[in-house]
Amino acid sequence: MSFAHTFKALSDPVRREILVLLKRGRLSAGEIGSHFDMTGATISYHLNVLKKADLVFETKYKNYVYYELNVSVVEEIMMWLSELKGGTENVERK
Amino acid sequence: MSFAHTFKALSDPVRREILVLLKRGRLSAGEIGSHFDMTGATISYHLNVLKKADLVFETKYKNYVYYELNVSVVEEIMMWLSELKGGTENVERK
DNA sequence: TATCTATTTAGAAATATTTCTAAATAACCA
DNA sequence: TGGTTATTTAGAAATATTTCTAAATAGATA
Repeated sequence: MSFAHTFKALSDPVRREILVLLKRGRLSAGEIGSHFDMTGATISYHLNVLKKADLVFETKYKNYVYYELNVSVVEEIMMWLSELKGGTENVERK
Repeated sequence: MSFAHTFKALSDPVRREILVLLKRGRLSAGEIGSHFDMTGATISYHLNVLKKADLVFETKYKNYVYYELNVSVVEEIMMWLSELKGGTENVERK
């Protein structure tokens, strides 16, 4: 979506932990929820924030909704941070 | 300080723009403020959030306070994101 | 079809964030 | 010293975020 949304999404510890869980592969909303001491509704809210930020995408199978990490947006933020660190003109060349 | 504070600090567009300004070198609080249509008090608040997140540090000279980007914390977040992307076990080796 | 399971939506309460104005500090200079 | 400039602090108002409970939806199965 936008850097604003992406960084906002990353700014919450629950959402960062969800992303770490998804690092190992896709999980259903319920599986994600079982890692937290929170209602399914709250997890659903956080998943929606991550989805709007394009940090995860969902696929539906039977009556489950599976969430998966979207690596490409993580790469985009890394690019932004890399620019901040030094800009292209400072890339080290040997 | 912590990832929580760092990402929270990065989640605001004004603060991200301040960081981009500081990319070119240190600036006083007033110089930073002149780039925005906001009161000095508001800029001071944002600088304080960035400072608490260790994204900037300040040095005082005369009656000015200069702010400078702290690259090392930017690098730490990039490390976290890099882990998220694939973890050490996935680093490409040729 | 009826009902059970998984998940989301709606709405409300508590808390946090962002911004302002006005006042306080702190250091400079005439 | 007294006044000017740069910046921060305090406190308040507006808005946004996070969480819950209860209800709604959607699909699966008996």
